[in-house]
Amino acid sequence: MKPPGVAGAAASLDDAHEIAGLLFQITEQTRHVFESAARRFELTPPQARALLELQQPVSMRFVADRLRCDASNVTGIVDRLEARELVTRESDPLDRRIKSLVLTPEGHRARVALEAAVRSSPVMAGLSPSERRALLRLLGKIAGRGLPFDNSV
Amino acid sequence: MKPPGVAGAAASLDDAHEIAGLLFQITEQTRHVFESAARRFELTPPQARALLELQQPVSMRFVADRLRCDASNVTGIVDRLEARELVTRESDPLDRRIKSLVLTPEGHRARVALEAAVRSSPVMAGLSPSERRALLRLLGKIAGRGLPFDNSV
DNA sequence: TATTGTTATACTCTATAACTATA
DNA sequence: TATAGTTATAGAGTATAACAATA
Repeated sequence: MKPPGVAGAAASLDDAHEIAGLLFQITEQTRHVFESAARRFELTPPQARALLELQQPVSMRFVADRLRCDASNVTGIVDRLEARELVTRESDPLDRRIKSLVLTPEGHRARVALEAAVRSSPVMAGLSPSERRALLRLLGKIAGRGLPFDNSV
Repeated sequence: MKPPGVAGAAASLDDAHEIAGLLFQITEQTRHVFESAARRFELTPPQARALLELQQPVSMRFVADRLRCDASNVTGIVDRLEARELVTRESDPLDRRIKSLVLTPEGHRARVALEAAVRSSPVMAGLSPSERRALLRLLGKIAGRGLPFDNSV
């Protein structure tokens, strides 16, 4: 009933595969950290992700794109954030189809605290300063560019 | 928890902050890759995560612990995997409370293919071989140890 | 008494389709 | 016609509580 070593059989894989496995593992850790942080603010993960997008006022459509979900889902998610008075819907005077999502003062405080909690994940504790700089440089090379993937479907 | 050196402490903390942000960003990418891979096998993410745990026969309880969810949820998730004939529930002769989850031949094929798809994430394309080895070493240091977090609640 | 797994319940997330009001 | 947002619907994930069978 006990699983084998995590990285035990990885020696036969090439570096790219092994890195992918480690990233997946770290992703699981980070996901758990995020869910825990959201729960401390009594938010579900999608609600927390939406809140983090509201540094400036944005449209429902924008949030749906960022959360990679159908626009109809955002209606319910924002309904709940609005019921908790973290967010308000305001009409856009330039295009009356658009509803601009604006943080309340309480929503702003929650967003800042949530972001701090997410970013303070201690996943990289145990690295020396020079190792951190090296990691920073390497992560910077693989982050921030669009996924070379078919995102349709 | 306190960083050792005094001189480079501030820069090191900034690095930690920035690394946390990059890891979060890469996590989003990896999560999307995983969801896409699961969808290609017509699995939901929890179903795919459960399937990946079944390299050897394990109990419902084990899967619940790995998925970090209540045991009652696993009933439904395994119900659907069983309905698709990817998994069977078998009684454990040593402890008749336990149901051992065993992959069918089709389930085994799906698990292997899913794992290959997950591990072939091209997130690290663009790194040189020496950069990959460096990244591999650094990720290895931060992965694979339990989270220094309070997982309760 | 404690543990394994199930059922019942309620809430949330998700996609699809159909709808409105704007553009 | 196309876009922003909503509603209705259905399937799936999730936690809690209560329960039966077993240890």
